[in-house]
Amino acid sequence: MVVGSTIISGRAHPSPKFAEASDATGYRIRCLERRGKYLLFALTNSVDDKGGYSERQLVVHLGMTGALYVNDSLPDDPYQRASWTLADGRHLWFRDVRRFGRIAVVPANDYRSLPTLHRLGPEPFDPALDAAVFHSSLTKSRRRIKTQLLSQRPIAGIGNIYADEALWRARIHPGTRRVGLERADRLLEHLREVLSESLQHGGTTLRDYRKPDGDTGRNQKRLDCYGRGGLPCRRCGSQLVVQIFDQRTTTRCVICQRR
DNA sequence: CGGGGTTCCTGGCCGC
DNA sequence: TGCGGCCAGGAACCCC
Repeated sequence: MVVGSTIISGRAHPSPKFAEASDATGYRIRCLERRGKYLLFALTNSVDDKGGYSERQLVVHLGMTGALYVNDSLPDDPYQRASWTLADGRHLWFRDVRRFGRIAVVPANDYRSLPTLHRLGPEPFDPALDAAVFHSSLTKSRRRIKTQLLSQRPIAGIGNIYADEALWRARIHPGTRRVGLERADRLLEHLREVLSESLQHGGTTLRDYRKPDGDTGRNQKRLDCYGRGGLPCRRCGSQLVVQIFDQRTTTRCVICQRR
């Protein structure tokens, strides 16, 4: 647990994706929360003796292969992209083989430098998110339904796997550009189902993802659609096809998910 | 501003 | 066995 600790120094890989990590130096970690795929460390810093202080946020996106660790001594690891030394001597560090992750230090709640976080949609289990809200959000754009899901705007946290799974369950063609209220309702329901089932099974490990205890998830064995291109649809038996939509690999059933 | 396309990065896998 | 080539994936970024 690093909440309450003060960062006394920071080092980062020179890539602009990580270089801001050292801007957290001198700040105390006040709390840690998650929004969508972003980890947000609230930071405070006493700047004068009259009680003045400044607030920032350390934002970490793990990307595909990223992970955070806390250790008593800093390991020598070629994939270490950033590290922060804490006042109690421990080290928080970020390992990311493929460098798809991202680190930013921003003024508190000012996400203008991170457009996706800036315009991030509601959390999937937010009770205020109902079919009407979801539908009206989807209606604001004419992009393909799958592209909209991946944009993080209608709902926070949906990636390629869960988008394919939920669209398959809801029997919606990923290239659909307009959905009615009824289909939006169905999609929302299936998105929530797909996410909660995956969480129940420890998440989806394709290659790198690990739970905090180091174990892999088990949800990858339960996928119905993603990664099953060429195999028979579990519902109707016809072949699942792989197609690229907006540069993203997409698997769908030709029969169940017609336009 | 919205939408579409490009780019980053590297281990693993495929085929020769 | 070795090696070149290709692929995957999230979001910033660039351009119209």
